[in-house]
Amino acid sequence: MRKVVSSGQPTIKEIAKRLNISVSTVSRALHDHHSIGLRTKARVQQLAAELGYERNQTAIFFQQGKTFTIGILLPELSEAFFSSAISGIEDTAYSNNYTVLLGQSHDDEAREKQIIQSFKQHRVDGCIVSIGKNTRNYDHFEMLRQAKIPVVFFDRIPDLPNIHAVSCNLESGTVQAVDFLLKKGHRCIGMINGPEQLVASKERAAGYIRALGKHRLKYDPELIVNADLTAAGTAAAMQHLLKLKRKVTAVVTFNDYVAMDAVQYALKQKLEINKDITFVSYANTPVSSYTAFPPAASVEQFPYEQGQAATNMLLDILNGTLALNDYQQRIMESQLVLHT
Amino acid sequence: MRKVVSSGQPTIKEIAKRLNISVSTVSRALHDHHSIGLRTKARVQQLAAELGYERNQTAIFFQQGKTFTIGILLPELSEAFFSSAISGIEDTAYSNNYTVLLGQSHDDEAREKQIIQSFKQHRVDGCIVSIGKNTRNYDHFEMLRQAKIPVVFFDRIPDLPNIHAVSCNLESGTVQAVDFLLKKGHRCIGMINGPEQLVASKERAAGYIRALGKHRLKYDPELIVNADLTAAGTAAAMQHLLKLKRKVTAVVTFNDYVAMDAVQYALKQKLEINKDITFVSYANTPVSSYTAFPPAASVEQFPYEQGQAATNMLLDILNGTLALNDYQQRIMESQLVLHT
DNA sequence: GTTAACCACGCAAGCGTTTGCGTAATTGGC
DNA sequence: GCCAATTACGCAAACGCTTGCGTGGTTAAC
Repeated sequence: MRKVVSSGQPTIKEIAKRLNISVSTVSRALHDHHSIGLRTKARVQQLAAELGYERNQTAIFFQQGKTFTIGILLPELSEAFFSSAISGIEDTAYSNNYTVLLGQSHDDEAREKQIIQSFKQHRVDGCIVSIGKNTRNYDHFEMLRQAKIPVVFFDRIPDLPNIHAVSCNLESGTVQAVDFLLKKGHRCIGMINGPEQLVASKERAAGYIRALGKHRLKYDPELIVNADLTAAGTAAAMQHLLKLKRKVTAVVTFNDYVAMDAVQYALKQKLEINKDITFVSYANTPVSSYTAFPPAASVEQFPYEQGQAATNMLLDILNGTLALNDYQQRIMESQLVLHT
Repeated sequence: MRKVVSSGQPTIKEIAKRLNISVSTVSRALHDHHSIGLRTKARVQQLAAELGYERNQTAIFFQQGKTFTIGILLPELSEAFFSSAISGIEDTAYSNNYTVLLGQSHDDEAREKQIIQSFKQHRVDGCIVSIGKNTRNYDHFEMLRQAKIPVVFFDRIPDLPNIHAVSCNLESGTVQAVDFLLKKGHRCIGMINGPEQLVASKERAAGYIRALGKHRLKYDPELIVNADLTAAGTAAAMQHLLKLKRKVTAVVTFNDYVAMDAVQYALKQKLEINKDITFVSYANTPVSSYTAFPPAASVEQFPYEQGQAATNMLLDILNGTLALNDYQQRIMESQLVLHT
């Protein structure tokens, strides 16, 4: 047999040999099993300490068919919103003795599929995922379902039946945002929304429409424009809004980055921020308060807490507290925060 | 024997039984081994596809004593600098078929030690770590060294001999920064530095002193103050600098967050930014350009590229291209970027 | 004194995969 | 037609650990 490179790490076999007892006794002694004599336990535990013994987790993972690992797949790790979420996920996973495998899709569907594949091969116990902007096909998640690997979707959740999900109630947050603008006297409010297929976009639009309804105002579809979240797309959207006959005096933007791009565009058009035009956004950067022209208000989405909630839901499934097919959608409340 | 919950995943044993051949043949067929007949190969591969066979990585990890996993330990996942770095690390790990285990220390030494322990138990092939602000004891890294688990330190590197490390040449960047201020006519330049024991702090101080030396100016130790990077600490540091007899007209701050805190303090003292006082900082947030009072210039540290470089160095060690005891310090050039 | 209970430990299987070696059967060279 | 090389596969061990079951030996109960 090929002599595998021994990492030098002592094994229970080693301990057993040195103490002239069987490996099973060593194993049980280390687990404080009741059927092992106190003397033996002590001897084993002392020798283990001396040798610096450490259980080989890979062996246990393999033997138990469980890895105490969760895969987390996000579109972009460097975005503030997601990195806060990761922080929340890692914190609660850590305190439950789980570790975190990481992958970023860069909004690329093929890469998303590959990472899910890799997670599956790594036999993760479960996944937390926020899908990419361009993902249209959900076969990879169907695979996970068949493999009985639980998935909790989070923030960017796909439009699928029977899923576990944690997200923010953007509809109500949007209602608050539009309410705020209406109360400040704005009557022609534009919205730069995200890609149409995202639930997040649908919710924003729904909130917008509901807020108008509450105030018995009629809704003009021209005022909501779906953009692609790039600077160019935002500029195009702004151009569209500013060309309309009714003068747009306020804009709700999909997120802070879009807001900042929109502000740039408005400034180029010689518009005065907060006078000619007011912006309200959805918070996803911690430094927006330091920004030159911050949005007048923004809808806080609590990414850290969302990450915690998603992880807790996943852990509940893994513990058996929550049944795998008891699909839950945890919807957290968003909150409008004024900056002026 | 206890019947382990079969995940329903097909194994090579399954395939072997169905085809009436041995598992070794199946294994070799799936690896395209030359000693397997074409017909057999085809039959195996087809059945594997039909059954949706997927190798059990945990078994392979265990058997090979290698996990194709690297642990990455950072102080704070939600900080822009680190999340960019993660992005770089994940990208290059991914394209080399490695996956990433994540941990954040929150600058807590005990937690840092626990995470390293967990990484070790998970039998990661190597680690990339940026140490916490408060870490004084390096026993956990000594453990890794003894276990022959390679570690590449990155950005916040400990003051230890014989380590692999990737960092930015903050000294030269600082020279550029101070040069820039001197050329703009500033003669009394303060520096809000980080905790003394950090190499990053020492480099900044050294650069500051070297720049003054280049211009034949004498160095006043009062002008460099070590702070703890909190808002309160920064305020105290600013207070100290502004109380000095010689009027400080420019300040080099440890990072953008410190800069923003310092700006806040200066504003409270009714100072006019970029007139009464000018700030230069070290870039670690992508949105500093949107900030109301951005630093006049900042030293870019290229976190994404640093992450890539650290990962590449680690992979070189794992591949055997670079010897484990051939300690390398890769120092990347920082670059002063003007914002005005 | 017999039975039952319990204590302390060993045996061995099994998790899924890889791989060195052994061994038939086939082929080719002369 | 004989030996060697090649082809095509099987055997079994090994990775480290857990755990159901078996087995002596001691103690307690009636």
